[in-house]
Amino acid sequence: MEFSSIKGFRDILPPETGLWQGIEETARKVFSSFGFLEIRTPAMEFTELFSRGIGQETDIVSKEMYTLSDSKGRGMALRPEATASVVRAYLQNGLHEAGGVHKLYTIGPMFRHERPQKGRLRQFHQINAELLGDPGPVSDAEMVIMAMTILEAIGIYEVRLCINSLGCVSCRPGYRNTLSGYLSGIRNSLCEDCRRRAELNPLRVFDCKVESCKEAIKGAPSISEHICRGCAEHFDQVKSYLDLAGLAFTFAPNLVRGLDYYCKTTFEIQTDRLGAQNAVAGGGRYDGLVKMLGGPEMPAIGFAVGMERVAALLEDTIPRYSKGADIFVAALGEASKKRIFPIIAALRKKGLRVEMEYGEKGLKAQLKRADKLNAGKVIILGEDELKRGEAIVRDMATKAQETVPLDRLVSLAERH
RNA sequence: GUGGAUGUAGCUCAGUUGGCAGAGCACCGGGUUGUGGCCCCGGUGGCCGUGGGUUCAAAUCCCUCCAUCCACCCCA
Repeated sequence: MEFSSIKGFRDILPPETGLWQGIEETARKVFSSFGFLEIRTPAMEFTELFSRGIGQETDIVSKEMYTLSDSKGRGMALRPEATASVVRAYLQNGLHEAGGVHKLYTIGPMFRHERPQKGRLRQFHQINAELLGDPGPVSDAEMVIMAMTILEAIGIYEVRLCINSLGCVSCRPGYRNTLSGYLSGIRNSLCEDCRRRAELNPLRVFDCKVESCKEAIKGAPSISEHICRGCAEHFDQVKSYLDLAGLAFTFAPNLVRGLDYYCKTTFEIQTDRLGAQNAVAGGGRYDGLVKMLGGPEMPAIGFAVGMERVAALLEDTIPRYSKGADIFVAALGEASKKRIFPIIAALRKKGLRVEMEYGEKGLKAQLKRADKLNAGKVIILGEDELKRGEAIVRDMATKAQETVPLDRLVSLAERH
């Protein structure tokens, strides 16, 4: 084979595309019920937008972006996530000037240059929601509830909702220092990765999978005991609204998300069925981001659902057979084919799914195909029928056949 | 970037101590000259991932590269 797709980029074929259409359609309905409207932003932005928004030291920015330069030497990058783009569009189009709360969603491909594995592609797709202009905590709960509602509506139930609070600008730096101090004290019992984490983003040490590290950090100061009164109250409120919605959740003090801009509420929806990639959806509050990208002080919160991961959880629900044609046209011979061709067009105008044999095949072969296509009715037009100006209409389920004048076929046709 | 596994028909996979390339499904045709599903019979379809090496002989043994998958890292 001369050409193949790029590593980590894949084709989505029928019937899987049917599943994807269903996922998108369902998500749009849920968004609509929460009053979220769609925004579509470009797949490429100036690199600076991401490096400033997501964080220079994050893996996403430091080693996973697809970058190139334009003819003037400006760095551009395929978007590795949606939030920075949405915030940029929000500011550029003056939505913040209009005031009020903006509730936006977007669905589309993201790009990260990572080594592919189960549930992880280089081009992957996210369903993304952003709520800008409200400080919470009710909006925090709304977002979590909406994410769970989408998954449930799609048909995914075996998931775990984990939530945490990372604190805000006034309390997180203090905690970070406290934690750093603790970690340097136990540095010798930490794995190599964690020593690196201790420098870059000490909070990440909490979700290390190495047993010795888990043991070593048991005595570490916890976030929940160090967040400020405001953050603690905010978090309590979020939890109480989740309770009111009847949502079961797990408080996960180790849940530390990788993007720099998160603060206060963070959450992740996890499954055990996707190998090492257990996050189906994740998100959190990012009150500082709008300002960081040149806008006003503006609270916001968002989340993303991984479409490949959702699709993977649903792959055994992919229908094996299409819904079926309404009518299959079996015309025998060229004269019959020409006589029936305009009639086929008229039947389709009525909204019917009409299929036909393109080549020259015997009746047996054509009926076989009609069967494969799960056709409801077959219109049979042979030379004898053609001479009489009639066609045979066969009901595939009952095998009943009737003779119908050709000029009445369209008016008699109905959806089966 | 690091580690492990796997590459044979459109798909899922067999292939023995190295000895003619296989099955099931799918597709096409026949059994029925113009009537589907089930059944029966037949057929199409392969650079055995790539390039080298060993050998009388390689899908099989050795090496190279490539691809895919899984895991680490990180994330949706």
